[in-house]
Amino acid sequence: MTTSSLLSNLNPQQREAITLPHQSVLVLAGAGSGKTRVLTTRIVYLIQSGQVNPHGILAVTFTNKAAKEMLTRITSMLPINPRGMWIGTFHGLCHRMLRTHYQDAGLPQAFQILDSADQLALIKRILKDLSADDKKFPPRQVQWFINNAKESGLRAAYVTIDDVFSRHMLEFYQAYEQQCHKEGAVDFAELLLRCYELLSRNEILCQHYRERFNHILVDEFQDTNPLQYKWLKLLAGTGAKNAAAVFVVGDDDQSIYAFRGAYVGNMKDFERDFGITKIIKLEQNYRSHGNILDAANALIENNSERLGKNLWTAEGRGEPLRVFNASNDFDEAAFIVEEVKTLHAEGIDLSKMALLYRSNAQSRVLEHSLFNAAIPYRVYGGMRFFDRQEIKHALAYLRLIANPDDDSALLRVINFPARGIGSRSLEQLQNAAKAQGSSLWAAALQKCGGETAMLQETQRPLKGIAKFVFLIVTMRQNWSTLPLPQMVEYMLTHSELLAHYAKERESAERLENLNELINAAISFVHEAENDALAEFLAHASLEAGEHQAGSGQDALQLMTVHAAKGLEFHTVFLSGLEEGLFPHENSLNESNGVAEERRLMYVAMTRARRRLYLSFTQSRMLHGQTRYNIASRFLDEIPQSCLKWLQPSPRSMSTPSYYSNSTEHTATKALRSSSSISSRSSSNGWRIGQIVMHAKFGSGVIINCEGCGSDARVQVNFDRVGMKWLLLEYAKLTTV
DNA sequence: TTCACTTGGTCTGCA
DNA sequence: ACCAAGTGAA
Repeated sequence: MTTSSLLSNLNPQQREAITLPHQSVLVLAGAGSGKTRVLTTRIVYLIQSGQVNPHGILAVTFTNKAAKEMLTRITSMLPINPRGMWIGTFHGLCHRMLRTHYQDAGLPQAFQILDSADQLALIKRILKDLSADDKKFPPRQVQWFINNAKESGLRAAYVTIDDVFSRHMLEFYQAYEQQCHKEGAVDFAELLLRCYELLSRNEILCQHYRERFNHILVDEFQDTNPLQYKWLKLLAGTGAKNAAAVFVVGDDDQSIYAFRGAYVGNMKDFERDFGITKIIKLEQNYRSHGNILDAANALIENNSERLGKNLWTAEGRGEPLRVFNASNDFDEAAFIVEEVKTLHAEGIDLSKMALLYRSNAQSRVLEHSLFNAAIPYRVYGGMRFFDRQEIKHALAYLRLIANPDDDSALLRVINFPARGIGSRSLEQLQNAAKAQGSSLWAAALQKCGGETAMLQETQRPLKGIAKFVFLIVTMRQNWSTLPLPQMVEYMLTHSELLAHYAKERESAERLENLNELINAAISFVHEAENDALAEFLAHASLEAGEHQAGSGQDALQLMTVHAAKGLEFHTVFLSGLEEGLFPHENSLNESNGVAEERRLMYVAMTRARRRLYLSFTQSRMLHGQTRYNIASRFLDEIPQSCLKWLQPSPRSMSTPSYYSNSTEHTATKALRSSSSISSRSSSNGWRIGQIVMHAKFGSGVIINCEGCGSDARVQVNFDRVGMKWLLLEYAKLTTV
């Protein structure tokens, strides 16, 4: 590809960003402004114009999906060996450095990566060990404290204590660090912190990488945390004469990861620390039609403290956004199914349609309806392949082969499948290990008279701990001779995991998954270069998402709004637009929580190219009970002129009617006026869920609101007389 | 002492 | 619905 064809069809701002000389720059790129294209084209341009060879490129993304996408695009434009470039996630790149320099980083060669579930389990064990009250110190909160400290670059020794509570937290942090060290375990934040410390301590190593990486490119910069930023700064060598050119692309309106430590302030810091003189704004949107864009722009206007950016499109207004008020979650799903069917019949591929939701729990009902309607679909995220319990068990065995001192792995499978080791035996084992300061494995081995004795063991069948120790010892022995896939198969058979799931009812899927693990190992071996097992385990922790069957088929895309970032679809269904769900109730207590939810909503809306559906329900099963919801405040923030209300039946609340008539919804049955929208919420002072008192009927709970002005009425479930619809003008309700 | 079964509390988002 | 703790039987 020639340079001129490379740069054709670009707008002036895009071209400027791509062809910028060796200097650091901040690119403010709105949704759908061709950000990924700019990033990849810049890399190709730099290589093609001879300014850098592939070795000198370091590109950081947030998801493996994005990294893969970038790599594919680059190799399609440029016939080069992609291995030379370092393209990956922060975690992936740090992991790569740590594996290469494990000794300098003070890690054992077989160090294992803890995902957040592993981390939480370890924290629970430690809290129990310290006999901490888990009511006073919820494990989740301890986990948050530790990760937060690490993501700010703070080791336990540097954490400041200002009260009794944080002194306890610090104590847990220290115990946790110690245990991780003993087990050779590294959590996600630790990957970054370790790597940062490695580079800042080791001048020679740091210089080596600085010499090498001439150009550093960062995608989704608004979602970096303080530690990642420090890491970038260190690697780039700001101020040094061989400093790298750092090209960061970000959009403050799409910052949706504050909950895991992301700090938007990095964008301002970047301007200051890297002496940025040039900010390039990409404001032309090539993705969405006008109505979608106007709606999203109007919504995000409600946030203050924005860097400021105005997205526009050269396309026409397109269709209005379609809003649907379902009576319940089944109704909502049925509506979506009908619309998907219609659109599919009109010739739109299922894979070009996405069904988005705020939280994973919502996918269940949706999946159920799609399944019954025989619509192929694919769920991203949620319960991922490597998160499933049977896979976790299998991986724990593999981890023990790689590193028997991994107490977490040992505890997971020492009695799974059950082999007669209960809490009593375990307690003894733990005491023995504690007394000699060794790992559980060492204690177990000692109890059985050492490795050699175990191998010569002829007394069968073995029971309890001896059986377990024998199993692991033989597996470790075989590992040196068997290739990875055979080893996985051997492990699955001899651990009796397969036998266990084979005899359990309704576990056909689990067996299938275990067999799929063998396939995963087979396809992985081709990629692994040296230590296949360690790399396979790292892959399982770091790239948990991408392994799923049926990816080739044309299927409707289901995912959370978070997972949808960076993607685009012809049609987007955004479901569950209800107060408490979106914005999520937990966000209301967080500082700037609603603003982040709004950005999330903004991300969701801007995924749509042509058609966007917004749906909400009056009632929904959640946490095993029916909840009555009011429409999301975000709906009120979108101009009515962009919306078209679809309505199946005006009073579906009192007579639940499952949406089934496929002709009815395509035509607008009832166009709701803007005044009736606010009547669903609290404009007249009454809220759903509120407890009220009536002169005649006594006390009750408001479960629905409707109408406005003199028509305004509420549905109340009274303690004594049950459900009543009341006109607010006459019923003199009082608060309790 | 272990294991299978029941029960009660919990549930955002993710590399 | 899913997981941890509790309970009774072998």
